[in-house]
Amino acid sequence: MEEVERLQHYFQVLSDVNRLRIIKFIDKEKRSVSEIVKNSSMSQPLVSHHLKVLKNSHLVETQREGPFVFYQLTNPKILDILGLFEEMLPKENLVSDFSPMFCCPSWWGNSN
Amino acid sequence: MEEVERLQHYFQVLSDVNRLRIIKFIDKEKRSVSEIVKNSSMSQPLVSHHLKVLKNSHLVETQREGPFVFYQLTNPKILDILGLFEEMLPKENLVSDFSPMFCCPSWWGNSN
DNA sequence: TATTTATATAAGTAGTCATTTATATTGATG
DNA sequence: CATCAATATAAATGACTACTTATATAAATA
Repeated sequence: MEEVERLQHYFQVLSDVNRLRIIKFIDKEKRSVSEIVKNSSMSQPLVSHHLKVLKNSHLVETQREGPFVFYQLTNPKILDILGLFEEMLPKENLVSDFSPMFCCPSWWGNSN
Repeated sequence: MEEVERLQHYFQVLSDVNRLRIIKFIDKEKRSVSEIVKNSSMSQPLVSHHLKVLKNSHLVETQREGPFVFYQLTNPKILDILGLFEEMLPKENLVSDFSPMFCCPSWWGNSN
């Protein structure tokens, strides 16, 4: 697998608010699935799904204790990376996602 | 817009090999669309599409010179961020994208 | 002004992924 | 062993987006 594809993969894994929230909630702790569910507005199966995605990418690891499964960050440095991103990425208003919001035709005088 | 949503947005923008390759090709230079097309295996409209996504997120900015439009990185620090990511992210084999590859049922003895 | 080159936009399509709903598995305990 | 609580999986669906093909715009030049 090419380096740029690995990058792409991880960006994709991280490009989901729910997964980001889970990562930030787990933080440096060990959190059971039910804790994560309670903390979030997601259904339990949805949380499990996202945890699986994170685990498949080795961003979290698990530890069973009786009926509970605890998740923790494989490498808490991921939190620093997120922090870096928040700092360094442009803070200008985003043109509505991928499809820009309606605007007049270009000959009206905007800069496109 | 919540901070975590901004994060998500940028991760999504970066979660595409073609866009990553464009960013890395532009590097610290000014590159015309046609240069980028030649350097890649993409069609011209596809390149334009990706450039628009990058521009909408203020990751690149443009400069017209006659018939040419030159794109450059708004902030070359993005290159450092990508470098950091490559270094810091886990290098274990990824379980095939989001859907894990076939494996035996769990009672066969694997660790799920 | 007609033509050519460089770039952007539009519409359509296929594939992917987040989410929901329903069900299965696993471990503990009565 | 039956039941309950915790978690995982499966199937179905809707939304989104990368990509293609076709066309439009914009600048330069004949």
